[in-house]
This record gives sequence, structure tokens and C-alpha cells, in this order.
Amino acid sequence: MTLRVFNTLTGNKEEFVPLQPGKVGMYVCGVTVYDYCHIGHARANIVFDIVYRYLRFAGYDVTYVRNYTDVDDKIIKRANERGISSKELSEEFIRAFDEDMAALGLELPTHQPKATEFIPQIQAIVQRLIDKGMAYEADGDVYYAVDKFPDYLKLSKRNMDEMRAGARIAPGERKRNPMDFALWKAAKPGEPAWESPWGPGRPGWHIECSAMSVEFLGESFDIHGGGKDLVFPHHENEIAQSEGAFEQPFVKYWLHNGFVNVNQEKMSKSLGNFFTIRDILKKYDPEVVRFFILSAHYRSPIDFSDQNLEDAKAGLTRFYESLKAAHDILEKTPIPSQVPCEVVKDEEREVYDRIEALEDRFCEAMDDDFNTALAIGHLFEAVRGMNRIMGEKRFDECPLSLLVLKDGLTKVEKLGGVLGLFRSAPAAWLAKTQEEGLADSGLSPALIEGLIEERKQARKNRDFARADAIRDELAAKGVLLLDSPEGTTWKLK
RNA sequence: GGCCCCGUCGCCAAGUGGUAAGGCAGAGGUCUGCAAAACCUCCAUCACCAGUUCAAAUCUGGUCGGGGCCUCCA
Repeated sequence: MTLRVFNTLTGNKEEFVPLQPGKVGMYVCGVTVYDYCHIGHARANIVFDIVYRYLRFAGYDVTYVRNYTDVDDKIIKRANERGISSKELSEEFIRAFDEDMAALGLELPTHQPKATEFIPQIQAIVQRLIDKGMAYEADGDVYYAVDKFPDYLKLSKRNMDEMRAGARIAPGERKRNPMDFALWKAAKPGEPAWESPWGPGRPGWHIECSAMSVEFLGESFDIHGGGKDLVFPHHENEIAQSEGAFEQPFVKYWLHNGFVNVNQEKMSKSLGNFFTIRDILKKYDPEVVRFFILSAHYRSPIDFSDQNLEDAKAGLTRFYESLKAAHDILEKTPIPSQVPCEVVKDEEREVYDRIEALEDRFCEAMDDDFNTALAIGHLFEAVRGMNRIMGEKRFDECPLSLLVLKDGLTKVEKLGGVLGLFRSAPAAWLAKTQEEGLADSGLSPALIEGLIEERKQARKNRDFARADAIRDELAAKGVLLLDSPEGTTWKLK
């Protein structure tokens, strides 16, 4: 059982061997805090949340760093538009980011540094690059000289000459080579600025990640993650900076997640198909969003649509209903210790074996470049096995059935937990989902309970016409009544 | 123009050389006063063409279609 990961740097799936046995250093590019996060940010952060959780589950001591970019052109622009300071703006959206991630059920990284808190460290690396002749000052700006770094473009595998042909020098920039990028930007009037050997200014976008990663993870570390769009130029430039300054391999494994499209189109503000996490969570349970994202491989593009979210909701509901049923049974049925069980039939043996092997199969899937879709498939199979056990007549009198059921329940919840799923009490989750769904039907749980009681009397009197009328009436409003030996419950269609 | 990715059942989606996981939807059945849920059974030869191979959804070449990056972007 060895973990294999797809490494953008080599273009291959490779066996994961950390630099130090048992320990993993992992850095993921966070957000630039000038607006609310959208579904794409949700995906990136959920994906790496899973990487973090699974590595720890696999026994690694993981140091996970995710930064906040809190100094940037967009922040300055937006702050000016609103007439507040950059700091006020960035703090507002750092809070919003934290709230969104908490709502999505993400684990907190080990460290969440802000770029503005590492200005001296940033300056030290810039100076070091200047001293080594890999960067140059030009009227208060400092640029990285990409010609001095032979490995430039090794991550994105682009061709320098062709890139150069397409590159432009923006007005006001004093680059020697159009491909050079800013490490330090001279302050214009009204912009946030820090004193520096090159005059007042602020760091460029890329250098902050080099500075914060070395601070927490050292000059060389295991995993660097981010969205595919960050490969060039951001991650390429981080490599140039860090390897240029420290002269050793920056990152061993580069992991990049795919995009979220909306109704088959790229999400963008101009297309008007831009969904923030907040908008989505008004409509969908956070766990449904997570389930949707994990039901595809992290490197594939996924399509955000109501249909797909509804499918995810249906799938997650299947899990919770089974988990609830198993909990209900196990809570009220003590597992007999001495009652002999019937001979186990072949098909039952198959179910038991499947549950027995669940964890191995789950890990096998996750070890293959975090194949969450396959892992979830295995969990579904375990759930079918559990439902099958619970569907057997008098299974609750069979110790073996109960033991396997309990084993299945424990494993599904444990492994689901590695994916950040099934973290709610099943009954509570189902009740909450139902009440939310009820909101626009004009019904209330109390009203439904009243009708159920009335129907119960009708059925008792064998007035099935009235009983069916009540059920049809509720069905028309999307509420299904479920009769069972324990009484009648309801659920949404 | 350069670089890169993708095209698997009605929908979503695993699978990258050994003969197609899983979910949703659909059909039949068991159960039920009737239902629902659950369970059982059924439901694809992998865009197309030509190759390589004992063997290809999986490799190679080509065609068609879709998408991304090359400017800020998860």
C-alpha cells in the first residue's frame, strides 16, 4: 500500500516518498482576499483538505500551510473603490474566507500566514537574488531575470522563445526581458508601502509564497498544491525564486486541481455564471457540495449544475438513510453473545467479505492519486451490503449479522470521515435537509405529523380511501409517507 | 500561433494493455391493504477511422467534437 501521486513537474504518477520519513510539508496557495470565494475556490480547498486528511490518516505527521494574499493590485483597487484601506478590505475578506471554509467543514491548516506579516523575509530573498545577480532593480521596482535561471518553464513546459514573442511589457515597467517578473513594486501615491533598500514599495505576487513556504517548511519540501491555472506563471515563478535563491529543489511533488465549470461553460463574471460559496450554501448543504466535488477525480474538470448537485444530494441521502437505519437498529438491539446463528449462505458471505475488505479497497483507491470517486464507489457498495443485511428477515436475531452491520457502520463512518463526509448525526442531517426542503411547500413538520395521525386512525378503521387521500395530498406537495412496523415517517421526494 | 487536456450507458462518473466500478434515472420482481424505502434481476464494447499486439476503452497515427493555459484567476 503505497501512495502514488500525479506530479505536474514530471507529468507522471509517482510513488510518494517524503523527504523525511513520516513527515510531510505541504503548501497550498490560498486566496487573494478582495472578494467572496466562489465554487472554484471551494473545490481547490476541499481537494487539498482531503489530501491533508488522507496523509494524516495514512500516518504522516503533516505540516499544512495555506496563505492569505493580503497585498495585491486587486485589493488596492477594490479598497479605493470602497474608500477603505487595503487592510480593512483584506481583513473583511479573510474573515469571510474563514467563515466559508468552516461552513464547508474544512480542517484548519497548521499555519495560515498573511503575506503582509512576512515583509522582512520577502525582502531578504529579494536581496539575496539581487546579490546573486538573478534579479535587478529598476527605478524602485525589482525584477527577476528569468534568463539567469536555466530551469525556467520546467513546470509548465513552455518554450521561452514563443512565450517571449507573445509577452508584452506593460507601460511603466522597466524589464530587460519581457518575461521578467516583479519581485518588488515601487509604491505609487496612495498605495500601501513598506520601506525597503529599493525605496518604499510592496512585494510582487509570487515572492510571498517563496518567503512563507521557506519560513514554515524550509527551503525544500514535499507537496505544493493549487489550481491548474496557477502552474504558469505563479508556480513557475515560485520555483525560479526559491531555487534561484536557495539552490536546491524547491518542491518534490506539484499537485494541481482541475476547474469547476458552470453549465459546461467556464465560470466568469462576464458570463454571469459566477457562484460564490455563500450563494451556494443558501441552496445546498455543505456536505452535498463536498460530496459533489469528491465524486469526480480532483484533476478532472467538473460541471457545476443544479442537476449534478441534486444527484449528489440523492447519493448522500442514500448514505445517511442507511447509516440512520443501522444506528437505530444497533442502538435498540443488544448483540446476543451466545445465540447460534444459521449457516451463512454464499451471498451473505459475499456481503460480509465486502465489508471486511472495505478499508483496504478504500485505501487502494485513495493511494492511487487520491481517487475519491472510486473510494466513494466502494463506500456505496458497503452501504448496499448493510442494507442487504438489514433487509433479511430476523437478521436482528443473528449475532453475526449484527456484528457485520456494526462493523460496516463503523467503517463507513470512519472512512467517510477521511473524506470529510458523514460528520453529522444521520437523523439530524436528514431532519435538517427535510425541513429545508419543506420551506417552499407551505407545510411544516407539525402539520405533517397531524395528517399522519389522522391517516393512522383512518387506516385503523380500514378507511383506506381516506388514508390514501391524505397520502396523495402530501405526495402532491412532495412529501412521501413511509409505513413501517414502527409507525409512519415521512420524507421529501 | 504555441503548449496542454478531454470525448466511457439517458445523466454524473471510475477504469490507462487482459476483456467495462459506483451513483442517479428506467424496466421487472420480493415486501406492502395500496404505496414508499430497501433488497434481487436487467440495462454500455468505451466519438470515428487506420495501425501495433495473442489481447486495447486503455498504446501509435489520423479525423471530428469540446475545453483550458499563454494577462489576474482555484
